[in-house]
Amino acid sequence: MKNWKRYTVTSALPYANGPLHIGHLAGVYIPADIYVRYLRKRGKDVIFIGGSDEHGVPITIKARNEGISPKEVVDRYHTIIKESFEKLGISFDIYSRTTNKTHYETASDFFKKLHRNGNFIEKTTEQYFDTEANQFLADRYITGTCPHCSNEKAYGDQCESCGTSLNATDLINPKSTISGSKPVLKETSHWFLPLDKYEQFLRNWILDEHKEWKTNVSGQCKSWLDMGLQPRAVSRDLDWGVPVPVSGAEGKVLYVWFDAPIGYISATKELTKDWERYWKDEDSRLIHFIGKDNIVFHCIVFPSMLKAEGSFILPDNVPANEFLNLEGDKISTSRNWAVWLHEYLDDFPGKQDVLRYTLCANMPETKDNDFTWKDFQARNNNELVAILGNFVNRTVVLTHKYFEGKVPPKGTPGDYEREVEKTILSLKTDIEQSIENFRFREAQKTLMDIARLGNKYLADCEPWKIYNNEPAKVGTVLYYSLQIAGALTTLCEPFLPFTSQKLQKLLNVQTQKWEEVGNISALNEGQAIETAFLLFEKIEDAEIERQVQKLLATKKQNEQISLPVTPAKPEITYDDFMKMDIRIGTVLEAGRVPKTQKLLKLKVDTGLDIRTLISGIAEYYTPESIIGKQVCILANLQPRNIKGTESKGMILMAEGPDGVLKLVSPAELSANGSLVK
RNA sequence: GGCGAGGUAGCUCAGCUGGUUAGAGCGCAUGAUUCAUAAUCAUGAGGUCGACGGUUCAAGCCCGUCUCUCGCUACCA
Repeated sequence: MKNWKRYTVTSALPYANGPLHIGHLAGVYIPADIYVRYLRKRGKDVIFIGGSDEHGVPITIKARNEGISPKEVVDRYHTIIKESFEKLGISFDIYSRTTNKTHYETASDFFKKLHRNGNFIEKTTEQYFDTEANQFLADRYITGTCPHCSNEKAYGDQCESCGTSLNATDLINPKSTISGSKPVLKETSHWFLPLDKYEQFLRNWILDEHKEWKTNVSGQCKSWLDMGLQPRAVSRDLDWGVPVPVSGAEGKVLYVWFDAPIGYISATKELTKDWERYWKDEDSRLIHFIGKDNIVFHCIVFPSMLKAEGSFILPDNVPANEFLNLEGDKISTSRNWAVWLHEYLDDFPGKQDVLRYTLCANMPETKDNDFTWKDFQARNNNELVAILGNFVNRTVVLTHKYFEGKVPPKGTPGDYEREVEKTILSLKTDIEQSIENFRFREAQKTLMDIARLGNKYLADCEPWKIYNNEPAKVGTVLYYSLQIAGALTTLCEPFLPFTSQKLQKLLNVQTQKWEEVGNISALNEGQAIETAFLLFEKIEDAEIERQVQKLLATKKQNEQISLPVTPAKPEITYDDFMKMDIRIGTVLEAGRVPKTQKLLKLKVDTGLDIRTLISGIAEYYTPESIIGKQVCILANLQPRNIKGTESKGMILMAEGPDGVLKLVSPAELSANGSLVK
């Protein structure tokens, strides 16, 4: 095991076009914060880097839609995000943003160096250009008809109706969302990072040299590497972002994926003059906390960039988490299916640690996990209140009852006390092991075991029973109970920083150095402690019910929003219509097309002939269920080769707003070849 | 269709390079207890380890086939 001199810990930069929800917290920031707080307590040299990712097309679109500038958009969300982090105790050493000056310089320099080194390839491609607005159009600025599902509101990069990823040039009837005009293709040149050249290096580095990475992470990387990497554009034609710092690149900015991870470096620069030690010294350990959606960028793309640059260290580990669901459904910003942090903070004031605790206990470390309000309540009432809060409370109350609120003399410890001491130390070691292996759920559970130990110790010794006969023994028992609480004060700090604060106040102590925890000297004999106050309060059913109702209302609202009906198409003439030869036919044979998910191969009697056609309906109809059915066929559609079979014609389907396809059939049995008009 | 991750008690999860009666927390049941926010402590019930087949003296762990969930990817009217 390498002896690291310092730690550079980054957490994914949240995209500044919306507020944060519990998924962000559970996936990235809670584990990162626990890790960092732990390292600090151990006296390690560690910096914790965060910041808002403020470039990219979605932000410019949001700005345009709201009639404000991109800067105003990111200012608004950066503020909200930053405030949520602060209130939840995410202890960044710096929370920066990618729109500040340092970042522009850093990202520019980075690009320039790679450019000088000849690490990029320059390619000229044709892209859509809006002649009215006089600018190139990013994919998201182009809408048109999806060539696959005919959705008329497909974007240039993806059709959200059928989920297909597209190239802008695939769209039928492309339209600029800026001016509404029809864009024209125009040549533009861009720089590409040839990821394929780093494939071998990545393969060795990830799959051979970092076998300790989480299986979900290395598995995902292997999948990407096996598919083969392609050169990736690092620039875009856009006016929002870091300008490409070479001559002849006017109107071009760095692609957001290129500029965002450099944000980690820029933020470090802002934090300390000594930044290079954290990024270039082989004794520095770089750790990226991210969600699984970011694996490819942090394990493939960014390392390739760093490798190309040459002077930087590479991440030693990328402990990516899976996703958190909410009450059984995917968290979704557009459907408002989320618990927003700023709302939580309003609804549950002073309960930051309850959320931190619940999210840590349910952290999606190995697979997607589910957050439910019922579980939130149970964790609070049955664990934080009943085990941790209760142990501390009974200890403090007993101390006041028998010793006037002063730490009693240690007296003569017996076997039990020695056992308690040993157990605390061993649990502490377990916590260390778990955290260092990024097993935060396990670490937190072990933390609670210490409170459990305290409860059991009290129950076994029964100081309230023996006080009349053995007051000195009671002193010893409470002395040890208080020391357990003292140990908890420090050990809980990474997980429950606000509770640690409360404990310090209650016990009238400071946290110890991590190394000293468990040495039964957190509190001194005779020292006064505060009168008891509660660390945690029970959460009543009514409060939970309110939150559940809130979500139910959202769900109801979502259901009522009828999915948008595709808007009317432009008027056509009767002649246009008559060009189409639509006929009734009968399906004679049907079978799946091998190696596809959606395709059926059909043999149909059209009256004119018996022909073969391919139809993408396998998700809705089995071959058996469609044989013998009468269908409508567009018979004079240009044949097309699909998966090695010539498809002559198209079966007409009714597509619901949800994308579900249904056969269109004549209401009564009709002769094959009947004309539909 | 290809690739990746996952499917272990009601819930959330552990199970190391295969080895005695498969573990923990929460929940549940019973008992004890009253210092404590009806909190705590003890005991217990509860699992054909997704399904089937195979390798082995021995499989939750290895191999094969299938199935379900999530993600990436391909194809797609």
